[in-house]
Amino acid sequence: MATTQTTKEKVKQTAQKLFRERGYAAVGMRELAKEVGIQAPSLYNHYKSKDDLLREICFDMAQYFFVAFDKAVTTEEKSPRKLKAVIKAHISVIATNLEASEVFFNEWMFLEQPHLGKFKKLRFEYEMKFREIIDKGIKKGDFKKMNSKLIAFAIFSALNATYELYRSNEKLSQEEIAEDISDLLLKGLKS
Amino acid sequence: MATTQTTKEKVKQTAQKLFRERGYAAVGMRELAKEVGIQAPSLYNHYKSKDDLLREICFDMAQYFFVAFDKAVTTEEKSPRKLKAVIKAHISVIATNLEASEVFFNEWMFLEQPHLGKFKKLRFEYEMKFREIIDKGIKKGDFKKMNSKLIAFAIFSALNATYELYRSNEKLSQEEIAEDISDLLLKGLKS
DNA sequence: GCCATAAGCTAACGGTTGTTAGCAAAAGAA
DNA sequence: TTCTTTTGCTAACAACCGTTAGCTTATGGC
Repeated sequence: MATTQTTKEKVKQTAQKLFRERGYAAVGMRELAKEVGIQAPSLYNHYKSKDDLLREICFDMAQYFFVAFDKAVTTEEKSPRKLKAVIKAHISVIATNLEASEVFFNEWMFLEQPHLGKFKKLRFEYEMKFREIIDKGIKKGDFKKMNSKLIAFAIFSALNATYELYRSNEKLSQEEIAEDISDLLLKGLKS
Repeated sequence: MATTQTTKEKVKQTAQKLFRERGYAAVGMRELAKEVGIQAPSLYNHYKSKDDLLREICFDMAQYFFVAFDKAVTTEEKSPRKLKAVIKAHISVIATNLEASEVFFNEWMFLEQPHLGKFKKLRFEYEMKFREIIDKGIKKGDFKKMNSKLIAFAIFSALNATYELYRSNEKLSQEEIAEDISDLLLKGLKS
């Protein structure tokens, strides 16, 4: 990076890395501090608490997802293309925030109240935005008549695990992943 | 339950419940013991360590998946039906071991060596069994020519998240879930 | 130069962690 | 019965937890 990094940024980035690698509960403040290159109490000059750190990571990610979705949803009209657009947007957010994404997906449960409740609400709203596209597509006849909750859920599962793909040996481009997964979901595996 | 439960069984079951609810690292031995109704040191009459408990939960589940797969894979011949059969088997294992499944999927990373390595190897082997069915299906022309690694991965993601469905409000039967998900994956969403 | 703020440090707090030692009671086998 | 094994208990250890207090040093604005 050409841009120099503030200590606060370094703390956040290091926390993302460690929380992802070993889980929020298993990472201590002293360990985090050591990785950053400062002493543990100095962390509190930048974040109020360990939970505060997790909160920032998770809610920043939530915002990225919402912004990307809203931007994508307006670009297309027909249901299949619209769905493909938001799938691409979703995958793109994951790809550009790989470590934070994993924290977002796997460690949010360690958020304390009231942030935990707020987070769940946001997540539900986001899922409903996806589901709405599917429901409208079914109503318009663009999609088969299926249990939309179940389908939306399956799509989500596939998308939210894409971060694992980026970590695998084979180098797959973001385009390739988005293209193949939306193809699979729209047209199916059968020839 | 009509069958009386040994203390060891109760420890395991309670551990599954707590590990799932709050994560392996966040659950203490004293808390686990309290839930079981004994003192913390008494746990060590049944399990050598906290890791030992996690190990048993994870490796038992691994075995269930392997057994169910091998049983299912022989029942069908044609690729799409074979894939559907193993999908059903996989979902069935999850459905009958709901809490242990979540621990299996989300907490395995806390296994210590050498069990962690062994676990990863088992998981990879299992994924390859799935992928093999897909590859053969592609070769025989039953499936579209697609990036099989990516596809196998997407299928897995959808399957492995089904435990969330059972926890949702709407009551969905195992049959319904297996049927709809394999339909989606085989035929796609598009009408 | 002066002052305020930011950002680091050491020492230490009360509490919790997984685990062991050592002992007692219960259960089962002979 | 007597012996062994199992299963429980209390007490405790060393290590670690997130966090605070209080102090020093560097930084940036005026």
